[in-house]
Amino acid sequence: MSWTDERVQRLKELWSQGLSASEIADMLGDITRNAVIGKAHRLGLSGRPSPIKKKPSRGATILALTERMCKWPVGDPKHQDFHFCGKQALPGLPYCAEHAALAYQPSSSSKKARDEDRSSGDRSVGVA
DNA sequence: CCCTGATTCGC
DNA sequence: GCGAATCAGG
Repeated sequence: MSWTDERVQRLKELWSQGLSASEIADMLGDITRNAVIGKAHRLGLSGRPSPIKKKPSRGATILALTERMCKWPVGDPKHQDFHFCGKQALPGLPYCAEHAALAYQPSSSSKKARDEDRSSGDRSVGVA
């Protein structure tokens, strides 16, 4: 599949819209995200106002998150220290693996529930 | 492990 | 020029 003018147009359009390479690749079809990025780079793109919060000097996007960003409030919402985890959120969950584990902890869990049950439930005096 | 974009290397 | 591979990072 060669890059036709239409495809390049679509690429640039979607890219500028903030879509991720994988998304664009998926839309165009028959192409991987690498191809999209590669073409984008050749076109002179790569520096689009993407949802990337930091400035990737080179090599890798420090926070390559767009949609699956971990939305875990860290610090204080009223303090400058307030920031989101930004890590890879689990598919389906708004948090990353770490915070998802924290958020989805098995409630308070009855750690003493069984203890109570045992003392009260086991009262056979010896009827039979 | 998942995903992100960037750069590099082979065809 | 194209695209896979690799790199780098949370």
